[in-house]
Amino acid sequence: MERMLKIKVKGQEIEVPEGTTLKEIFERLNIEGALGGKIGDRILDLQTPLREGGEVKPIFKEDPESLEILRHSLAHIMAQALKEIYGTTKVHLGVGPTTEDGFYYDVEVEGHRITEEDLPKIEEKMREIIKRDYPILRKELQREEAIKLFQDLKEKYKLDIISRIPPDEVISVYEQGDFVDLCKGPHLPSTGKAGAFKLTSISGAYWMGRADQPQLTRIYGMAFWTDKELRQRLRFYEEAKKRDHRKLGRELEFFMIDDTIGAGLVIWLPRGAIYRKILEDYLREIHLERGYQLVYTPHVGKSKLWEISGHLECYKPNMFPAMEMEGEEYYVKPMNCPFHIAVYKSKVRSYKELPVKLAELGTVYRYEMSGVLHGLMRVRGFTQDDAHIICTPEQVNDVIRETLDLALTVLKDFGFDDFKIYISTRPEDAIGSDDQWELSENALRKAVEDLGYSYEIDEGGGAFYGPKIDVKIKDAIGRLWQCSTIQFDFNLPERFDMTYIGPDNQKHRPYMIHRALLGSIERFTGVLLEHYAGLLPVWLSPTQVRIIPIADRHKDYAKKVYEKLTSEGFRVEVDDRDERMNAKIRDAELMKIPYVLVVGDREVEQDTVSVRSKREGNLGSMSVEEFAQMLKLKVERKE
RNA sequence: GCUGGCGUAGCUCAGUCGGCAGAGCGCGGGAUUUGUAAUCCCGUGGUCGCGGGUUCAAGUCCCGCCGCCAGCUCCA
Repeated sequence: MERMLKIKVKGQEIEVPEGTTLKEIFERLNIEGALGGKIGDRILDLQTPLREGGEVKPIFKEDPESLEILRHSLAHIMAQALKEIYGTTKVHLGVGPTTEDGFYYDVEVEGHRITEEDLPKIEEKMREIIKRDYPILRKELQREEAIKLFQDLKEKYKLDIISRIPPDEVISVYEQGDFVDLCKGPHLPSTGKAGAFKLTSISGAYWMGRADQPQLTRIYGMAFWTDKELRQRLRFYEEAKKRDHRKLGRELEFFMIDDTIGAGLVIWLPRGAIYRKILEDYLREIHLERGYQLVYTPHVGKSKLWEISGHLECYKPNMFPAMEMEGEEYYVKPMNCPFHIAVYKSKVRSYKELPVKLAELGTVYRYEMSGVLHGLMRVRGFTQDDAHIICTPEQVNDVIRETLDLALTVLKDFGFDDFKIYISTRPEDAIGSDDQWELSENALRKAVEDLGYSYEIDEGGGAFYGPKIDVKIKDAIGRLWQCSTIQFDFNLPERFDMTYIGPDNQKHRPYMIHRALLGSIERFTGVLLEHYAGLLPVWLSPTQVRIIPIADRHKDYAKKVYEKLTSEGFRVEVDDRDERMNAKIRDAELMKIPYVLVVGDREVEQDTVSVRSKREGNLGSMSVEEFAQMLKLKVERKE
């Protein structure tokens, strides 16, 4: 007897035999224009036979999920185009999934190296295939049939995939014209339904993402339903390019990276250094306010230290190699923890002084493969706003809440208020007791809930030594950046035999929490520059005010204004070059200086300044006092 | 590290078929004294990433290396 499935669509409930497709169901219910449907979190196209019942949400073009279907099909259309151009059995297909704004396909083309120059040709062929409007047909095959089919097509990678498909799972292929591909779907009903696309780039990608496997050519495409959306996305990339912190960093004279000094090693130029000083002063201040103690620790430590900490066992590939001196090996620190632990252990600790919160802007060095280095975002030497909190089990809840609160406060002060919070829980091969994990994971959850934020759980995504919270911030153009991390560590307190004396006069093992708020100062600076497109809030600007005397005779007055503002603690410059006012204004604009004060005959006579704001344009004349007052307010409010 | 692309003045870039290395900005000097995004003139600036090869002749063609960029992998 046929099994019946209960299906619920838009409030209507019907029963259909197993194997019915969404196409049949939508027809029966008079739902028109749907491209597929969502059951649970699976997106199905119209022709996939249903195996399970449940609530079906029809997917129309307007739904974001429909792009998934479009992009899948475009990946196939690209694969077909490649086969038509280079020969059916010469092109070996890898995987062709969808991405955030399009799709890619990993391919190997025998006897031809695909370059960017081939892309227009491939695009053209794709348009042709779309025009031919082939129906896209789903077929389910027996394993043997499938193997035979892909053997004939010389699809070695597809055969590899088939060998990984569990025996009880259906093997499906999609056909369009004479092209056939192993695929779960979902797909459009026909190639003619495809929308706007553009092939964007090529890169290498290992089969199965493993370096010991052959490397295929990955061809990226971007795809949307309409040209307008596609163009919008392309504009987004242009915008991102304009905001590139490497470009801004050079233009604004913030930093440089020099071959002769070393890849991934950042030189902070004077303008960047003054910004960094402001940022560091702010960080130290807020840490002191929140009960942290500041420490300074060395940049290197003997190998014994890293043996105890376990870094030489687990982290060595990421460490700079050892230096030898007086028969001892030293390592440059990749992390600050062992040093902070030494501070903790410098005296016997009573429960009465916990939690101990040790903070340091600690500069660490990590070996990163040359290919991953990227401006300030990914470097080999960087400074963390690092701290370690050592507390009793009873204090864990409060400590986590206050730490998360501090993290979010700091991020908000820099102008970020859109967060995504992730909690990572116990993985398979974890150390520590069930009690420890439970207490800690609950504390993390509770802290986020108490502060009124939502979060996602990365089940099993924690480190072996403890669960963690990660905070990602959303920047001005919607990109997410990981910054804060709050991480339990059940490992190091054991390894270093950290203790405190409890009320029972016995030694107890404390909880230890690593945390960084901005993460790395270098990386955060990169994010900040891109977020603000170089125009930092006034409190962080290297130069807050530039005074422009119109002619030589106004220089003395400019100097007077300069001294007045400087004495009030502002960062001011006078542009006394022998240049025209317009040129000076232009240069100030290009350096993204927030306030320009023009002084000429009128200002000298009336004892005023003419204020031009980078953000708001010409604000007209006001007295120096008025201007200073306004500026002071902006700095205080961190605008 | 791997795949692909790219390396020409401090910066942005042009350089044809192998035939005398260029422009703008910057920098130096001079003139100009200016009202909200580029004043004019003169000058300066190069081991064409590095090393080999082919050639009468290489920025240009070939090989190796280095660096950068986009990805893969990894991550703050």
